[in-house]
Amino acid sequence: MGMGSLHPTLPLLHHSNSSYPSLPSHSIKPLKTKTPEALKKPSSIPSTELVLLLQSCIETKSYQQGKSIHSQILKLGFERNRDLLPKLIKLYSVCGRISIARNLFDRIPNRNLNVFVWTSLISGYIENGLLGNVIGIFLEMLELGVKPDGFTFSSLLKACSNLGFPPLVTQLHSMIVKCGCGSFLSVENSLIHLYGSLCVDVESAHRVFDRMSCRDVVSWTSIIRACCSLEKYGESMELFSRMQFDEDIKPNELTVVSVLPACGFFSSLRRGQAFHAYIIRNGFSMNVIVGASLVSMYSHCGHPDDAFLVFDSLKERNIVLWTSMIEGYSVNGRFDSALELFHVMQDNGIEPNYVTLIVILSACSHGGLIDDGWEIFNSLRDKFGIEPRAEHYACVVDMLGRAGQLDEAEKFINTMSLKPNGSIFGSLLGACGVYGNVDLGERLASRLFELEPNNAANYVMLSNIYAAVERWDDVGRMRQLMAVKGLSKDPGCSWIETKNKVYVFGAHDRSHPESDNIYRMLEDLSDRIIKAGYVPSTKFVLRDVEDDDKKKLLCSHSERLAIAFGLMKTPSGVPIRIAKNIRVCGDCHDAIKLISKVTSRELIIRDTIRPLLSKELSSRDLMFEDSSIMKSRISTLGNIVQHLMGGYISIRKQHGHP
DNA sequence: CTAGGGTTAG
Repeated sequence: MGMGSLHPTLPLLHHSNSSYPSLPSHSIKPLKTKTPEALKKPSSIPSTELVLLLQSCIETKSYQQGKSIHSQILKLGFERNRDLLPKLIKLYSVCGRISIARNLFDRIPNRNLNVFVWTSLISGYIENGLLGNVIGIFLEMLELGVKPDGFTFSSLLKACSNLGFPPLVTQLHSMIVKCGCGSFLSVENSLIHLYGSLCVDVESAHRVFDRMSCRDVVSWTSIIRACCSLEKYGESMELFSRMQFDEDIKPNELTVVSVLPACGFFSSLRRGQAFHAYIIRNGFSMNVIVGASLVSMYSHCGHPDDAFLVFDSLKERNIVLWTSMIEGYSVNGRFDSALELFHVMQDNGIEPNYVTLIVILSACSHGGLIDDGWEIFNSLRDKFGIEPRAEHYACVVDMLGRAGQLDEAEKFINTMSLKPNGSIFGSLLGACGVYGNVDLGERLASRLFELEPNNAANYVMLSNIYAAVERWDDVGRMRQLMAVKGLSKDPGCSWIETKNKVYVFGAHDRSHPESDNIYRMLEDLSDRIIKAGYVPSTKFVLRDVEDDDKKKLLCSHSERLAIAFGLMKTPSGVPIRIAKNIRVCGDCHDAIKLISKVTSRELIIRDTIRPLLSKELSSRDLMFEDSSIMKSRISTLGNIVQHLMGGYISIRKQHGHP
């Protein structure tokens, strides 16, 4: 009974000579892999080493070696062995020979008794990208009365994420519960992941997470990711610390990558740097994935040069990394650098993907590089082989809108080959506000109200257009319409990070203990910028109040409170960095430029349209397990005057120096 | 036989 015919490069067998299934266990030489279960089932013991051999073939995807082991198995008469069969199925699957795997499976007698082989087959089909067969096999299995176990559901859920069909997740979930597999760790982890990423349903993800009796680092990473992808950044920060304080689980590389977008969103350089340090201290590999998330974090914190240092230090650069860096330049107002890098990337033999093209078109749009934008858009198909998507069209519409070419933009929408979606109309509606085009605005809005009847932003934008031309009756009508529909817009707020704390201000916020000083500072600034030529542009007030009151309202937009606070709390010469959840209004834009001038301070305002919910801004201390780096706190959001729509006017997105 | 990763217009 030799193993001589096996491939010579295979590890030498720790060979048990007792290949007779019926031999009593005491006559069998001890095996490294022996377990109490194995002793109870003597018939499985001689095959144990074959299982190990097969496993090594599976790991190295060695088809020829695997095949010779298979023939040994046949010679030894083990072809019905319950441990070997699934491994053989797996072997042929990973080697891309799914039909052999299927054949093997079909010849299994009584396969309805063995859920293991069914799961192997299912994961084999998934491995080979044959997702269409998976559900069919699963149904066949159920019909035969085979009861799926946790492993089966793990595999099926993996297929879900590739199939991209959200209802399947809910259906499987109920079946999982019925089958009693609801407490299987990898099933729960998959459900969190799928509810978060595929179903965009953070509540369901949380429900699964909260009910778990035992969570591991994957569970925490999954829920942190779910929160980030659904823009609940404050929550993901909080979860990150809870993971360590409540359950003493150490974050790994993927956990850190998952929480970095939150640092970027809060524009919290300190946190981002702390995570960067954590990555280095723990010796996590600096690969393209970690690199791209760091590049993105530094860029969103307003530090494109640090982003470039990370980018530059990486030897391997894939399309995502290049795209992150291009976007990094773009959001920081370095449009020429973005365009340059876009070309350098291609010179390096990397072809842009559709995301890269969204990013570069957006750069052209924000940078007013209309000729470049058109050139790129017109060569999407021929030069880059990219079928234009709605996002690409939206960038062009945005580009024309920002440049004031509203009629061209409308013409473009009417002639595009894709059915325009809400964001395409929405982008142009914003531009109508900037350029005071009520007619086009109304036309676009009416189509938008049909498409997205519950999107508050659309009502707000139309209302802003009316306000800009002082049609207060219409403004009131819009507000009423929103009230009837029960819609409200997220309140605007700005925040500044100093001395390890994040201070958040709402518009006209007086909740800060030093509020009086802040408002005194604002008055002083007002006087100084008026002397420097500032004329308040009251059309951004968007409410029908007396002119004097309008000026006051403008002065206390949240970003100005944050700037005043920053001027009070930081030494002169230190740049002040503010982030805002919604866009900076045109008047504040003018004022901020002058504040920068009269105070000789560099002011860096990062605005965004991403929504930020006020309740997210309460977070406990964020500390690392060695707690050497930081103790920071996000303070709670102060009172916000909800009905003021300050800051929702669409202006050119300002990054970098205002 | 099992789970989690980076870039995305308004």
